[in-house]
Amino acid sequence: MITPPSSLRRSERARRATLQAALDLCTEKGYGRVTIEAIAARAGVSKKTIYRWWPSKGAVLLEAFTDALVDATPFVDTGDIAADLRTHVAGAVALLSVPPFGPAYAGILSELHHDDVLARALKDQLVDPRVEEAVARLRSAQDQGQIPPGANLPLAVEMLYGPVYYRHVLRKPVQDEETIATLVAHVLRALGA
Amino acid sequence: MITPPSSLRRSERARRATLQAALDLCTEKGYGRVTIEAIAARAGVSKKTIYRWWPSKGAVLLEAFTDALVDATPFVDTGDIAADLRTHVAGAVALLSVPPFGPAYAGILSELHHDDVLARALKDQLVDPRVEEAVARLRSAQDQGQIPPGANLPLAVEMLYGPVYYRHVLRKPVQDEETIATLVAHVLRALGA
Amino acid sequence: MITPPSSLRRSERARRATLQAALDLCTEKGYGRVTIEAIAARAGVSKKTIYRWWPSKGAVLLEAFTDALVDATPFVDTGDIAADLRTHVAGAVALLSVPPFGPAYAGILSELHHDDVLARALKDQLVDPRVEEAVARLRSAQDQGQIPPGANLPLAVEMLYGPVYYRHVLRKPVQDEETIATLVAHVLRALGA
Amino acid sequence: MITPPSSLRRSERARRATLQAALDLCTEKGYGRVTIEAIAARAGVSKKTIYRWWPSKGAVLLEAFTDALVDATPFVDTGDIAADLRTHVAGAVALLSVPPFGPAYAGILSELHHDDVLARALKDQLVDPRVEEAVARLRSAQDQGQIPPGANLPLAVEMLYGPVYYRHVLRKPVQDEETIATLVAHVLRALGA
DNA sequence: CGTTAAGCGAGACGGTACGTCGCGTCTTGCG
DNA sequence: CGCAAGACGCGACGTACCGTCTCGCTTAACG
Repeated sequence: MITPPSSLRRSERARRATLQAALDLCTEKGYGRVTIEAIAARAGVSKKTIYRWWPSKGAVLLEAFTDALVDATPFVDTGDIAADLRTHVAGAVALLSVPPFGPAYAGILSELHHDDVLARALKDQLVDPRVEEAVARLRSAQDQGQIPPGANLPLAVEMLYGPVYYRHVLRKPVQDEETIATLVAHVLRALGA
Repeated sequence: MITPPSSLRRSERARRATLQAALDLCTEKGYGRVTIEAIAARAGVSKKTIYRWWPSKGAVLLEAFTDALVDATPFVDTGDIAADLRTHVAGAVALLSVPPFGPAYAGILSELHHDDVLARALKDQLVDPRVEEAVARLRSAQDQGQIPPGANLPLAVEMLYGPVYYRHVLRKPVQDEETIATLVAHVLRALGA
Repeated sequence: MITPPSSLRRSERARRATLQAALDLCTEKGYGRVTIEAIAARAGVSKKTIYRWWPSKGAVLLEAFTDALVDATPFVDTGDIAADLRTHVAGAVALLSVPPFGPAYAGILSELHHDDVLARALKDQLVDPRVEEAVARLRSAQDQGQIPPGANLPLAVEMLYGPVYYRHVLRKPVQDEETIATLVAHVLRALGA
Repeated sequence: MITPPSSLRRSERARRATLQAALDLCTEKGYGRVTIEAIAARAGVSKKTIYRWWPSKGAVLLEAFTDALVDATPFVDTGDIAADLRTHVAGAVALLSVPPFGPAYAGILSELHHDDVLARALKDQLVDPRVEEAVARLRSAQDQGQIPPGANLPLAVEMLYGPVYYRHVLRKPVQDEETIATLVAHVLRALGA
């Protein structure tokens, strides 16, 4: 992902094996103990091949995480903005609750401050698109009169995701359904809904 | 900090030099490139001495960070809950905006998922006390009728801090004063104030 | 050389480019830093093509060296055995004194102990024929009465070439004309001439 | 050897284990298949430790070889120069005939052309001192009238050692006692003895 | 008021992983 | 089908830090 040099005759087998091995090792030993060396050995792939296609282990796991996330938390519009936000946040929370995705994502976040390439990739491939989707869903609710016209929608998204990130990085127990419902209700109320 | 063995004949010089060297290196190279080896060399201290008093580089930087944070963001009660929350969040945001504290804290957070000792220390020494203080301040406002009786105060704290952590770990530009004001207003409105 | 598989549709361009690139690299970086990879890149030839026609980089350079050596040190018979030996040894010494041939030959020698194929090729294509020629020339002198009948001619050849190899392998400065003359005189005297 | 940085608190155990492991591996797999990696593993020593004290595997084996050679081929003076030379050359030849010393020395020689440090070390520690000794023994014979006054003694040494090196690098079978005797006789006759 | 045990600097040590290089094999597509 | 291009599995390279371990030396506490 990030910056595939040519992709012309890349081995799909090697790619799949690498991503799977990375996730498996993340489950077994935790992100911090995953090494490129071990991924290569587990996947039956050479280190050179990994370095050819990914700049770091963070990039490998970001790709694996993204692949898994794509269809795990779709954005739907049932017409009920509160219900849809609950569904969406619950989906993200659920994904972060299970290995290897919770640890993997925490690990990726942990690299951001000393890996500009990874930070850029995360922003472009994961964060920005999803924020965009969330804002779009809120705007749709706004059009339907469920949210006042002048509401600060991006801030609302941060108020929704913020506590999720806060608890995830601080390793606090993940929110239950009821807390999520309360959170969504609070945010909507904060918007003046 | 964390677990000083005896402290009886501990060299204060070595302690100070270590913490300072750690912060300096964090400024110069970023948390990820700080190593115990480099801290020792910079501080003119032996690695053995560092390992005697701290279990990891994260612990060193947590102590340095805590020392610096203690008097940087006091909790005051002027009677105006909105103003007080703005002041408090602005203080935290300001601290996270400048090296070495922003990078240092991000680095510490990045270790939590594979360093239980550090996670515990952070929770006990930094996070819980400060959440406690914030909740206390909100309760005081509640007593004065500025916030409805049944409000979920801990969730409010998460809604305040959440976006700060969210932006910090994702390396988004830190909030300006106006955004902070809006955030505080939204949270208070969410509480029904 | 060594073992060309079929030669039916072999590209002469690729062969020449490979040998020339190998010699050039040998001059520029020294034998030890020549790699098949670099030869291929320099020659604009694929690695596969090199491996198709030569078993190792030593074999490539042996072929290049042999090609160059063929007409560089002819064996003549002027009737004066001392003069002819001087001419011959001086020719070999001169060739070993200049890049890329000196380094190339030293490099080839360095592979012999772990490359049986190359050792065999060197013996069959280079060493044995030349020793044969040298012995023949000595025998001719013997027939003319310049050397006693019972003399150990093969040992004489070794006493001639031995010091040349000795100095070449140990990287001692190559013999000058006078030393060569003395050497030849000593060897002839040793034979009882 | 070569250039020990400080030697202050060097582990003798690590040094011995390294040299022994290097020799053992040389016997088992041949010089070309000995790697620093394998020496370290075999010796129970870290690669760092090897690199701390030796610049290359050639240097390791040179030290091991030198240690072994020191007392294996002493230079004696029985008064009979021919006998002493025979003894001495036979000693060297014998040492080169058995693993790991033959292969080890061939391997060391093979590195000389692309390893200036090693070449220097070999010259200073091994070759020059031994040539010195040989010349000294010849000079002693000269003093006793066994060799004419004007004889070129250093050339004589090369004529003695030359064929040994010649056969060793070309992997020809090592000389037997009779050939050595003939060689010595020839060289002495060449000197005018 | 020594003595003595600690904390200390220095840095060697056995390890693990790094990211790179070159090997020799292979696959693909062009001429 | 030979060839260029170059991805691949493999394995060694030499380096960086890890956390542990002596070493002597200072230095403060207590006998």
